Amino acid sequence: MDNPLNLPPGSVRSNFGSAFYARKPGSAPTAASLSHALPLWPPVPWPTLMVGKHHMPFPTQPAAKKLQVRRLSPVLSQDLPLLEALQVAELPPPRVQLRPLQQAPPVLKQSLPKTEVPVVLPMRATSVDVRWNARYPWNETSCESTDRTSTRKQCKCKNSKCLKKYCECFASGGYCNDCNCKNCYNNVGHEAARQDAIDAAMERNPMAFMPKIGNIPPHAAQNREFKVAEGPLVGKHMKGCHCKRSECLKRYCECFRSNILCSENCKCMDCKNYESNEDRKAIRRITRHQQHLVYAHHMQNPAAMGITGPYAALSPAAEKLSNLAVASSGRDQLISNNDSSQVTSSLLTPVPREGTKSAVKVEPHGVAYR
DNA sequence: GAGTTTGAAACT
DNA sequence: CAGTTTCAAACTC
Repeated sequence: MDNPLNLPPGSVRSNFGSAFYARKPGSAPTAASLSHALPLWPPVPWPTLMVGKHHMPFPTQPAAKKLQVRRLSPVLSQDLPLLEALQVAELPPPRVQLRPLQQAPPVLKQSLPKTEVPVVLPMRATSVDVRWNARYPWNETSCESTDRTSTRKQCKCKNSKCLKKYCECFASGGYCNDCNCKNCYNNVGHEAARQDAIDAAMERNPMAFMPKIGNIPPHAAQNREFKVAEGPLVGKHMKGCHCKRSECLKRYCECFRSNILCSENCKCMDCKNYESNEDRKAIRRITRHQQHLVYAHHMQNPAAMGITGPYAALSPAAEKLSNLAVASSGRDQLISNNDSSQVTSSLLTPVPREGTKSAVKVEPHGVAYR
């Protein structure tokens, strides 16, 4: 844990990117040579550099312990200052062994809270690393589940053969395993078809298998434009959501689902998923309250703990609540834990279908980005 | 459990 | 790039 950024050369786990280029005779040598020359090639979309809309001063020193990103490339070193990354709470030790993607060591999944704020590690942009899946809730959806306490889901795909990003297993870089899908090709037995699908997805979008959630750049906390993301909800959706009807307060919204605020990347309408919004606070409040209820219930049913996970003994209703709580859990400490009484029924009812809401785009982040 | 709603992904 | 269709998860009843 001393230097999690000092990854060994073999640490890049398989690896849609390599396969992608490997199957393109023309590009493979280029990719290889570039990879050799530029350990960071293709350039990782470092969130610091992607905030094109808002020019910000260069980083000032965060108070927290910092990690230095070593200059590995003489080319990069000419152009970039020594970069600093946010502190990593609990990164696993560097890997020294390649494994199939779906066989992530259970310890990775167990030791990393789903809402942990990730550090953007230097890596090949086209590789899919299980570490992303372990640290990014959005990517942690593979059906593969060696960890019985995992909240991972089993997909139910019917028409996509689990070979498109509609399938969460495929989208997360994992294989289907014990899913409820039909006509599934996302398994070892259909490796060729799977690889073709990966190629196709990456052809459409080279970033297709990169994590959707990036962290706020280190200097962001110094900038008023990012004040909205202060506190527990750190990180932002790299592409941004495009919600129209959910007000970004339901799990349809990728940002809400990942327990992050909508950002300037989003193109959502009537967004309420910003820091100061009362509805968002209320929802977070109730979900935390539910979390406590679930915990209390859980403590009364300890026998269930070791069987199929922490919520195994819950009633369907409680389980539903627990899912909500899990989805909205994390470190939203700004919200009171003991007051769910203010939640209005309107928060739990669907968004009106037509005409009741303005179609005007509302800045999701209040005044912060103006 | 069936039906509806939603928004990402895919397609045109 | 915009509009449309497809898809599967989220949600409601």
